[in-house]
Amino acid sequence: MRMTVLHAPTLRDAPREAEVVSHQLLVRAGYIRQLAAGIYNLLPLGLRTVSRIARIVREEMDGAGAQEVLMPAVQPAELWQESGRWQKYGPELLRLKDRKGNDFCLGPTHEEVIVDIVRSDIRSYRQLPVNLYQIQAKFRDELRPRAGLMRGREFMMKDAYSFDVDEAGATRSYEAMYAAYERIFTRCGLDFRAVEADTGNIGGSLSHEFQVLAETGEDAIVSCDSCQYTANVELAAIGGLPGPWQATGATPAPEPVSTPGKRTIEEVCAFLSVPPDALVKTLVLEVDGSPWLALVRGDRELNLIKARKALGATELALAGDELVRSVTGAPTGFAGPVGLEVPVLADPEVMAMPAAVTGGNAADLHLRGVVPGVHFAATRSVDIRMAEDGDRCPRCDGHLRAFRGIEVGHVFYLGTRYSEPMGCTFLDQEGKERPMEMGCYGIGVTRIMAAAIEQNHDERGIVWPLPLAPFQVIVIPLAKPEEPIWEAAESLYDQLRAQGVDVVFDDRRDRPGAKFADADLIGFPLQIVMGKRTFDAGQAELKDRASGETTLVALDDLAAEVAARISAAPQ
RNA sequence: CGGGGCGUAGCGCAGUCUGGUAGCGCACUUGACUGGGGGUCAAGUGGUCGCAGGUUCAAAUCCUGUCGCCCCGACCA
Repeated sequence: MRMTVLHAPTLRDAPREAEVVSHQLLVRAGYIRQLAAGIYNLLPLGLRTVSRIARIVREEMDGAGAQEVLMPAVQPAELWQESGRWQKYGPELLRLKDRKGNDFCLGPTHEEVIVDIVRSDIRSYRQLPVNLYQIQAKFRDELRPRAGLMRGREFMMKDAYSFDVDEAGATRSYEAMYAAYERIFTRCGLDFRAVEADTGNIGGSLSHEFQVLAETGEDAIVSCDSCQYTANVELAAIGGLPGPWQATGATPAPEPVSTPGKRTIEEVCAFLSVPPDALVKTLVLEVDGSPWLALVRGDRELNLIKARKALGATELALAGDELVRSVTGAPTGFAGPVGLEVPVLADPEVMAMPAAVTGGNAADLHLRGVVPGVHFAATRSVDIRMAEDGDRCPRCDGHLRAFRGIEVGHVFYLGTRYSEPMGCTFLDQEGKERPMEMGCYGIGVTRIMAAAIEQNHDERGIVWPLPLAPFQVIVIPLAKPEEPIWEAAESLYDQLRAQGVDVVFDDRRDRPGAKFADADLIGFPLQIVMGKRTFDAGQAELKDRASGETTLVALDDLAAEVAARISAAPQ
């Protein structure tokens, strides 16, 4: 491809709305352009990169025994009503009507459609297992799309669905996908972790997210520094939980203290000159319609997902101001567990406190010297706080380290969540009808492109892992078209193309600086510069974008050297 | 959905408070010089100032409405 032909509109300045580095660089380097909030055009460079990722995904999926299909983006409401998700999914599901007034939606995922495919034609255990996947645009009407391709509304996703006769088979399918995912992300040159994840309201027992480690990631994850335990903080358990404090001797009644207008932990701490870990944070929860108190130490954060699991609840949310007032008799900011007839869910750390400051359940009032277990009792005492850097590992004696990650893949063991209500069944060896055991496996293909940049860039631009680069090589002649240098560069370009190398020839009449700047911005992994300095000695410069190292190579050896570098890189 | 911000040339911005010829940098076009990290000089092209209504002799600027975009939070996985 000649640079004068390639539609790669580079910009010196990033548009104002681009904040995260991957978004800025993708726009500046001419890979993408925004069409609407969370909706992007992929320009030639962007599409080439996405195609590279898709190729790797296909090879590994096919290798793991999955078969590619392509399902429609527009799906009829009936299927979603069968699974119950037409009601449940909420506004993220973009619904539309056709000219006859029938309801449809733009697929945010394809469980319903795949189940329909499989139940239509698979009847016997002899036809199982089967694993079907597609690479296709998904649409989710996100409340707030953000960060360019990292959280768009329309995006490319690989989604695979496995169907097995029993749990053992489904587990094998799950493990095969897990292994394929590790190969995919490794081949993409990403630094990633597989982490234990929340299964959300999809249910099921097994779920792993594949997280690319990056400061700008949306997800917080913790990883043990001595064993393999890695989990999303949403469900990360905490080890070494303390036992309850055993009060000895007399425990005087709590002392009321006036705290006018001091609602937050910081305000109360400053006012009473006590550290945050001497406070109990009391949160009013609405749990399946009834109120609960949740207690964590003042320096900790409540984990709503852990609280929901601890109580086996379906719906659990922080109470609104009104409910807080009716439960505690005080405005928000002054809630406490003492003297209330509401069930209490307390973190073990709270019950281990010898004395604490709590809210006084009256405006401008707190209590000092509250002894957990004496002045109030816990209905349940379980780990409900958010894991933090430095916490003990739940599996060993190690400690948890905090990271941020970008979720690029997710594997779920679904069970019969969809097959059962939608009648996706087969006849087993005894002739008995049974629902299939399902798994689903997603990869954010366009998100990988963004995540790879978050992880691989410098002040000049993108530093692609070679397998993802839209082009592997750029040939930059520093000369005029009629000069011998130009001709030599052009013939090298032809030679590389003939070798099957994806190469760009920078035939623009620009100054060297502009060419170098664009080459680095776009992120060509290998850059060949042919100029007067080296040409007379029969050499050219071969620059490695990632390391910045430049080596002099004899003109005759260039094509072979490039081929060697490409085949040396992981494919 | 709550809070904040922004819509002026392809991109980045000034001008808006205090109404009076729509500007700057980059990019783009032409020419000359130049030629190893975004060059210099000269001459140019390009804008219904997001949209609609109102006030006014006069609106980018004031008023009302509306649409779009971004950020934080909540939400979602």
